[in-house]
Amino acid sequence: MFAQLLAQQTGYAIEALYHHIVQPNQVPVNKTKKEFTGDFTIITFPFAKISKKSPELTAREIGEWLKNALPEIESFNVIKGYLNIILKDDFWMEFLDKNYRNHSFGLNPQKQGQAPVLIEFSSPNTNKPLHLGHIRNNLLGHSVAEILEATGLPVVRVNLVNDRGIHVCKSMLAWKKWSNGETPESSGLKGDHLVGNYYVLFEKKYKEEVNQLKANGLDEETALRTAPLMLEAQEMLRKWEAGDAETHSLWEMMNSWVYEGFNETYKRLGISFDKIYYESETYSLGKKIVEEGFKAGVFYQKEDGSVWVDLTSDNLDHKLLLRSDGTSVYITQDLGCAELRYQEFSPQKMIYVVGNEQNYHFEVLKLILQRLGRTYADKIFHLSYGMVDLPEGKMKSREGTVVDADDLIEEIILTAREITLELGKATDLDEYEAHELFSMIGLAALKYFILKVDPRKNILFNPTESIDFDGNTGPFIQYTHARIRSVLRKANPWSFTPQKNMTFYEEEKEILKILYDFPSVIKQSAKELDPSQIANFAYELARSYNQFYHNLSILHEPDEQRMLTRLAISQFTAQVIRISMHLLGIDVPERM
RNA sequence: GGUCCGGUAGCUCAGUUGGAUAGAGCAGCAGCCUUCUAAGCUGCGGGUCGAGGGUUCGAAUCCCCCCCGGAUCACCA
Repeated sequence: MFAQLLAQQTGYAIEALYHHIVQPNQVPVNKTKKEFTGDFTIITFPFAKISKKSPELTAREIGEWLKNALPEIESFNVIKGYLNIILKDDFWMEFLDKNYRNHSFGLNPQKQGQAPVLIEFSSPNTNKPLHLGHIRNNLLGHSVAEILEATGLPVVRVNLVNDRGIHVCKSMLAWKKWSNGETPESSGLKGDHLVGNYYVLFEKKYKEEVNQLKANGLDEETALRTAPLMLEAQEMLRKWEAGDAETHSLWEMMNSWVYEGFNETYKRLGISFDKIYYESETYSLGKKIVEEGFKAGVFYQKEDGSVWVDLTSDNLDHKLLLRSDGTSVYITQDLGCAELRYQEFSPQKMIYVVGNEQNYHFEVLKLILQRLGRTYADKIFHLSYGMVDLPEGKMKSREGTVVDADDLIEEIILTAREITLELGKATDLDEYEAHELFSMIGLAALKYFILKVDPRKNILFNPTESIDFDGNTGPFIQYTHARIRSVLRKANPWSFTPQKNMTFYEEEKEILKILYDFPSVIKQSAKELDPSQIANFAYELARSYNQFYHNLSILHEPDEQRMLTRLAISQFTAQVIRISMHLLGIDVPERM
């Protein structure tokens, strides 16, 4: 990249001019701000001390030196200590020529012989359908995986399904008691929604019992613990862990309903996995690890039989690893799962895409694995993302304020349909094509809305204001792509040859400068596991293209060479929009 | 209370390792379709970057302290 070259050469300049060694990473090189003339800006304030001259004079001397050293430099100007470098248009012309047909600009081929990066995301529970929080998780995981792959890393996408545990027993118990044998077929309900209904029913009946017990004079804590429904659910979990046949067949049947439902949602979101782990297959390995740690004296047992780890020396608390009745808890199976994946894939890194409400859990997980002497403990990275909040605050499944994933997807596609038809578009499409388009646009609105925000930050989702289709949105970027494709369709067969000494218009050069940045944007967002940087890039690019499109004509440009140059810029832009949106898991249409 | 994360325009968000006069979108107002797609483009208004101190040529960015919001500290997951 030219910025690196500039930094390095500036180092040489300072050495030659002032006899002082400066490392390239000590030289601040930025893109020149729009208000000023130039392509790159070198900040020379830090070197004024070395040169013992004013910042202006230092900048001018370095500028002269660079201009002689680098033939790409056309000229430079100095304002205060800022040295603005202007490159020759031939430099940009060559960049355009080299890349405008490249279908994988910015993408690196997979490097051979590298250990994979394993990324876990989605991780649903089988007691209720997916909601908006899961959507964020799925989109983030998918996009980060794509971005890492774009840098040439082999990636393994895994899903860890929480298919067992007390919460699953709750919906099973409620179904057993009150369903009269209801199935997805008999009710016409999506399987995950049907099971979710029984989970909600359990909570409702349980609450009634607790209230009754409290009315009879029990305190809240005792009531919660001793309500018959809770005791029954716990008994069911014990039976399950003991391998009881009847419990297992009910469990398998209900889970199969849920999986069918989940798969449908994943498909609509365009998400897939290389490997699915089930907690039911990892928890016993977890138990073994706990046993191992107990024997090694890393864990201890209380009188009631429960097993704990003392983390107070690391400023944390005591943490339960096995209940007194011997059943396992969340972290037990996570220990087993980490072990299993490490054995299976020997990854260089294990990324867990999990909400920030579980920061403590992952801190504990890593610590425990370290104490057990597992070297892979340090390969674990918790990609901790913020919550999706509603205007009233956090989504609460028990209070029914959860935004359901399937409902939301359906609504956003309906909105896309309304807007598209209102604009008088898609009239020549058949029913299938039209639906594909509405779906593509609606999902883009939803996905972009979520991914454009820094993963660490909470997102505020206001259902009544819903999601925009104008401005900094997915559909705007899609629209820009469709616009370009339309121009390219109308152009006669063309071929572009780079022109020497052509002067670019500002609008043309601006796009080229943005495109030039794309490879480093991918690199940066991969480093920080942050898709929002790609999203912001795509928006900047689309915005600049629209200005270009508005101010200059392409097909009506009388100068043929200039027209061809603009076609090349257009094709290049469409290509990079497509690639960057793909990294976000968003498709772009040929027309809209 | 301990730990962690956040606070930038009315709202939603950008702001690379400290760099020029802190930027977009939405909402509001005013313009631009006989010309390549108006889901677009242009203009206007809108800011004590939570408060205060420090570090230095320079701080939204780094350090300290306080205020506010959130998460978490379960025999839930």
